[in-house]
Amino acid sequence: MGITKTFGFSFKINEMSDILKALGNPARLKIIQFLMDSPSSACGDIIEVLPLAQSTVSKHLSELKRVKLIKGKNKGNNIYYSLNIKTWEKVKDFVLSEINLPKED
Amino acid sequence: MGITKTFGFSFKINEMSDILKALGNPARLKIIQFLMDSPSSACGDIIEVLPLAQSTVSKHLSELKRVKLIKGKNKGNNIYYSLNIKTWEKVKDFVLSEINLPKED
DNA sequence: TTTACATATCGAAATATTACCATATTTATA
DNA sequence: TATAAATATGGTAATATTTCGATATGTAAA
Repeated sequence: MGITKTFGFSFKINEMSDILKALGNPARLKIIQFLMDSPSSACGDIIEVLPLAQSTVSKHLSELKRVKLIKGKNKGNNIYYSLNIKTWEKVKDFVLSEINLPKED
Repeated sequence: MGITKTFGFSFKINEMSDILKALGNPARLKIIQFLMDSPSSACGDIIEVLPLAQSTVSKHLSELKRVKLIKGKNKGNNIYYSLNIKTWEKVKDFVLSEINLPKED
């Protein structure tokens, strides 16, 4: 079908998997990594470091914005993107909260 | 196209995004969460907690196995799945390593 | 207000993903 | 070996994703 079932899962699971899905793409993950190193980068600078067409990058930025992993701010002729700390913290908390790691066998 | 470009991205980015993509699905994320709480669970028990057909769950388990987030061990008539700590640590390290968080503006 | 530049959106093609049912395979036990 | 139970695989339909080129939109400066 191609459609992901969300019924029957908790809000938290659905929300977090949506964010992780956004991170689960080389281009989008590289954008995130780039913004970690170069906070508040112009859209054009992001496009430059990716091996993709401008329109493709734009869509990836939209997707990251949709899940609130990044936010854009207009400044002159450009849009400067930066991470949305809150959402990144949410990811970090989720990954860290799962501490009941089973013993290796 | 539907095809994700991997050429032009580092191995680490491609590897990590592959893992995160696997996590980016409610069913698969719930499986991971379930295995955190109930380490080493029989496949049947996992199927029980998901609102999906057995064959669908089986495919999700395969995907998680493919990216080495889980591993299965035959025991009698069942297969017991557990987390692959190494891979989970890799995810944790990745998320935590990105510490150069930009200031909120 | 035109021009130039930066970014977003549209439209379309190729491929990927998710889901299900039906069936196959595997493994242990009778 | 036959049976039953557990899990995996094949086939297929519906939908989603990724990508690109072309074009639209927005924004600042001339």
